[in-house]
Amino acid sequence: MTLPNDYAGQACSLARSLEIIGERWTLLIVRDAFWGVRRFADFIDHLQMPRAVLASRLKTLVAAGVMTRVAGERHLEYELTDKGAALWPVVASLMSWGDDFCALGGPRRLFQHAADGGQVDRSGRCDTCGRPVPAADTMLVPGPGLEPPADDDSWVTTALTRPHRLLEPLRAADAPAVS
Amino acid sequence: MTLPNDYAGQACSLARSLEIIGERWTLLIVRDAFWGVRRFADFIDHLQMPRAVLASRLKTLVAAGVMTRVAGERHLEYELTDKGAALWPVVASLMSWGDDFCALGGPRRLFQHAADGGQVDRSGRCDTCGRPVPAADTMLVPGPGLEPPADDDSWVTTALTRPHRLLEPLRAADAPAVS
DNA sequence: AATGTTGGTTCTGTCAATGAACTACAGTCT
DNA sequence: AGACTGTAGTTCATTGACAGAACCAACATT
Repeated sequence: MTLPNDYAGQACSLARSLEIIGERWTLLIVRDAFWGVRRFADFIDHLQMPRAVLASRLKTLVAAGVMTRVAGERHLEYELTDKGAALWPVVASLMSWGDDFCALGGPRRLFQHAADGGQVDRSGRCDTCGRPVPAADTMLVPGPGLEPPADDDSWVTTALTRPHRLLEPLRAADAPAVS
Repeated sequence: MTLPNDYAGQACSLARSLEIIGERWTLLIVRDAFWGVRRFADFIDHLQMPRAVLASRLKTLVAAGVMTRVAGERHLEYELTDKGAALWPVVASLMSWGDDFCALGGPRRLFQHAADGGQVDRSGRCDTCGRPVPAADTMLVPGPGLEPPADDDSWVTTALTRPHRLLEPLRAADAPAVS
């Protein structure tokens, strides 16, 4: 969304949710945060969005309690709060819809239950143990539609061609060496 | 979202989904369509959005195959396609998040499984029969947070204070008479 | 013929997004 | 000390979407 990011007169929970995460770029930032991206510069590298907009969106997300700004060892980090992590079903259902109706080569990402390796189905449950799988117990693994990384991809893109646990910080060392 | 409604360079299914339904107002239009709103004028009445924007969004949604434009008896109707109805988990999970983190008086809407009257839980399953409940089998019922209709509410708002099956056309006759 | 309903389009002012350039500050190298 | 690099932004001009009101065309009713 854009411009006035409020929906005056809409008392619906959906409208209130959209006032927080409905602006352009916001949900992609949240997705990247699930993927393990935490630093300002890495969001910029991976999303290729204007820096001013990222700064503005991070402020909004922090003010809304979706993310927090924490000092890392040698740099700033943004991470999801519990409120932010609770957005996982939203992100997952949107990706699932996109996979079902907009993907050409099959899903680019698949989700597995870290505990038993079962596939996470459309409703967020593990097909092995049958239980709902929270984001923190989910492994992100490459799917059939994921193209191999190109030379000009960011290190984040490259690192994400390997299995990775959601919400765990991604590190540059996770990226396979360029051959 | 806004401005360029594409996310160049983002191949992710989430980004492609957002290119279709991520623009401002779009998801509220889709929500209203689940509620049973079908006519141009009724979307305007209920959403209080600019007519030009509604016209533009409906065009985008029809072009994307999310809604179709059909001739009703004496007027045009817009209704969700199967692709559009598949967005139900997205709408439901966003409302659920809003209810959990942004609602003050509890949820304004609750969902029941039409077949057995069971409550639909956070992951979209009926707590009585345990099965996932598609939108078409869902009854929308007023929740504790729903305020009584005011005199200046649209008839749609008033009609939605009564239980209603999702995707079924709302009719003006569904609105309780003003006392 | 005049009026109302439906489903839009057109117009103008405002304000957000884009993309490039610039800044502030810390730490490191020479 | 001074130069260089990395990090996390801010500032600025341009572009273009949104808001809100007015206008319009087709059709039905009075």
